[in-house]
Amino acid sequence: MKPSQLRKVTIADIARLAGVSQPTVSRVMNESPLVKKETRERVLEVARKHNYQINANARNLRLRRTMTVGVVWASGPESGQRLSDPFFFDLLGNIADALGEHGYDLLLSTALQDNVRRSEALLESRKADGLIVIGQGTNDRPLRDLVSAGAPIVVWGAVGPDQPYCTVGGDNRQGGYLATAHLIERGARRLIFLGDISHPEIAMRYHGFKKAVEESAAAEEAAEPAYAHFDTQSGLIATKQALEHNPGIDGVVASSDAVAMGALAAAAEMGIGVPEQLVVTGYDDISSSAYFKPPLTTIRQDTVLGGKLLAEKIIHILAGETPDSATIPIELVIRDSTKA
Amino acid sequence: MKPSQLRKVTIADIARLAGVSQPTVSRVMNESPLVKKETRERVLEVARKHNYQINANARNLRLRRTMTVGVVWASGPESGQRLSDPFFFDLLGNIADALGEHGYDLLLSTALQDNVRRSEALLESRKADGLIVIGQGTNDRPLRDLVSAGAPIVVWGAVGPDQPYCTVGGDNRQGGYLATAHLIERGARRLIFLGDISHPEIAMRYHGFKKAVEESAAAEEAAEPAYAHFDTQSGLIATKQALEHNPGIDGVVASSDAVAMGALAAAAEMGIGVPEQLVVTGYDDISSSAYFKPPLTTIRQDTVLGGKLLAEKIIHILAGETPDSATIPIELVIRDSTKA
DNA sequence: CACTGGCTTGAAATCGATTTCAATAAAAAA
DNA sequence: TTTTTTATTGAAATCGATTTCAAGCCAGTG
Repeated sequence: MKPSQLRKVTIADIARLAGVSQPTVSRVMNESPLVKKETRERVLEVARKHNYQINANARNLRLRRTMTVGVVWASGPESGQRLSDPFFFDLLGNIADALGEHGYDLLLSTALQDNVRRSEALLESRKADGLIVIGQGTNDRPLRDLVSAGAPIVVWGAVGPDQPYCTVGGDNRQGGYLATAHLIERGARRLIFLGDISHPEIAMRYHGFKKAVEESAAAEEAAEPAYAHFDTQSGLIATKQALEHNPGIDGVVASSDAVAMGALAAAAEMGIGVPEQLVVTGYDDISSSAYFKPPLTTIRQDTVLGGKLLAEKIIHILAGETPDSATIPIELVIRDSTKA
Repeated sequence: MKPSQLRKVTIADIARLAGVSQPTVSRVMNESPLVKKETRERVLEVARKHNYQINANARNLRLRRTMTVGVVWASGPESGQRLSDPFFFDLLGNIADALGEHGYDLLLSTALQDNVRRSEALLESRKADGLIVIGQGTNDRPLRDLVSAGAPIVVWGAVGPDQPYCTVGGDNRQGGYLATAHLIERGARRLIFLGDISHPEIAMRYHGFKKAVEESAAAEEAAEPAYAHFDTQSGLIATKQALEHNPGIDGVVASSDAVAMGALAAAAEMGIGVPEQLVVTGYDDISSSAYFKPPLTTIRQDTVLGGKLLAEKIIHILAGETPDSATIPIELVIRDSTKA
C-alpha cells in the first residue's frame, strides 16, 4: 500500500481539463451565478469525473478562516482525571452533528492541563475559528481571560448573571429543586446533597436543593454537601461517610447519575433499603440509569438541543453577533429509586 | 465583545519587528541550525513578546499535509443510532491524547450515513492526512474500498487474516473464550451468546464462546446467538426472549457490558437469581459495571494502549511504512455476576 | 593581493485556492 | 451603423507560510 496514492486533483488540473481558467472553476465550485450555464456544466462534469474536492487548506488560508470549531474539556488543574461521564459523550456527539449541519468541523482537544494556553494556540495557529468549552471548572478565570483576549467561545455550564461569555446549559437550579422537592414529596425529611459544589453547575443544583428544603416545613438539610467528584467510586465513598456521620439521612440528591450510582451502591453495602429507607436522585439520565438496580430517578437534560444551541451560538459569534446565553429546560424522570 | 479581536500576528510582522526576513523567522521557528545564535534569540524574543503562532493553514498548505487525523464512526447503514457506548468514549479520549503527543490534531466526524464518501472527502479536501475508523460495521467493503483508493487508514476492530488494512483491536476470540470458560467453571451448563454476530468483533467473541463450549464435556450451547444491538434495552429484550424460549439456560455471555446489563435486568424482572440460577458476563469493563447490581464480571480492554497503538499506526502509515495489525491483550475481571 | 570556502541571510518561487479588475464578445439602444 | 450595456472570462495579486538558490561577508590560504 503506497502512501497517499489518493489522487490529489487541484483546481489547476480541473481548469486545464475543462479548458477554462482557475477562477472559472472556483466560481463553479462556489456556485457563483457569473458563469455561463454550459461552462458550469462542463466544469462540473470534469470535477465530478475526477472526484475533485476543494483543498480546504488553501481555501481557508485565502478566506482567513478554518470552518473548524475546537471543543475543549475545561478540566481544571484540580481534577487530573478525564471527564469520562457518558453524558458528555452524548453532548459531544450532538455538537459534532450540529456543527456538521452548518458545514463546520470539530477539532477535539483534550488538553488536560495548561488549558488556556493550548486553547489560545488553537485559535492563534488558526486551527479553529472558535471554541466550545465544556464545563467551567471550579474557576472560570481562564475563560474570562480567553474572552478578554477576544477569543470567540461558547461555554457549556451554569448560566451566570455577569459572565462575559455566552453560556448554554441546563436549568440546574430548577433541576436541583425538582429533584429535591420530589424527594420531600416522597417523604424524605433529612436530606443531603452529594457533589462538588465548587463547580458552578453543581453549585446551582445545590441552590435548587436548598430552596426546596427551605420551602418545606417538614424537611431539613441533614449536613453540609458531601464532596464527591463525578465518578461512581467517589459517590460511593462520600455516601458511606455521610450516612455514618449523619444517622437518619433518608434522601440523597446526587450531582450526577454516576455519583448517584455510588450512593445506591453504598446503601446496598450498608443494608439500607432504597427506596424504603432512603430515596436517591441522580442527574443527566445517562443510558444505564434506567437499568440500574433500582432504576434511578434523575433529571434529564436534552443533549440534542444542547449540542444544537452550542453549535449555533458559536457560529453566530463567529458571524460577529453576540447571542444571549441559553438555559435548556430539564425534566424529572421518576424511577424506582424514589418510588413508594 | 468584538469578534476576532485576537491578534493575528504573521511571520511578516515578526520579520519586520525583528529586522530580518521571513525565511529567517521561519528557520528560527523550525529550529533550523542555519541561523546565527544572536539572530535566533532576537527573533524568538519578538515572537514570544507578540505571542506569535505559526499559521497552521499556511504551513500545511505549503507542506502539503495537515497534521490532523480524522476519527470516523463506522456505524453501518443498518444501525442508524449513534454508538454511544462509554467504551468508545474512553477510546476516543485516549486516541486524542496519543495523537496530541505526536503533534497531531483529531478531527471528529460523525457521519452516520454515506460514510465512505464523507471519509474520502475528508482526505481529498485535505482536512485530514489519515483516518482512524472505529468499528468495521457488519461489512468492511467500504473500508476495503477506501484502502484500494489509497487512503491511509487504521481500523479499530477485529483483526482478520486477509485484511488489506491495519487493524488494532482486543483479543476478541480469547476474550469470548475466557468469559465462557469462566462461566463453565462456575457451573454453567446451558450457555447462550448475546449479541450481533454480524459485527466481526462480536463474531470473534462468539468463536471464542464456541471454542470454550466445545472444549467442555459438560457444557452445551443452548441456542443460536440471541441478536442484540449494543444497548441495554436491546439486551433486555433479547434475554427475555431467549430465556422464555430456551428453559434451562444458566449462562449468558454478552457482547458488551451495556448488553449484559440488559441481561441482568431481564433476569431480575423474571425473578431469576444472579449468580445463583444464572451467571452473566459482559465485555469492555465500562465504569458503571463495577457498581451494577450485581457487579458485572467482564472482559477489560486496555483503551489507553488501544488509543496509543491506533495513533502510532496511523502516523507510521503516513510516514510511508506498513505497520502490522496489533492485538491487545484482554483481562478477565471477575465480579459478583459470576461469583459463587 | 586575489581566491576559495564556510556562515548567514534574503529574493523569489511555491503550495491551491479566491477575488479584483480589466478585457472581450455579444446584445441592446441610439 | 455606432455606441452603450451587459454577460463571461482570465490575468494577476493575495492569503502566510517554506524552500531553493544565490549573494554577501569574512577568514584562511597560496
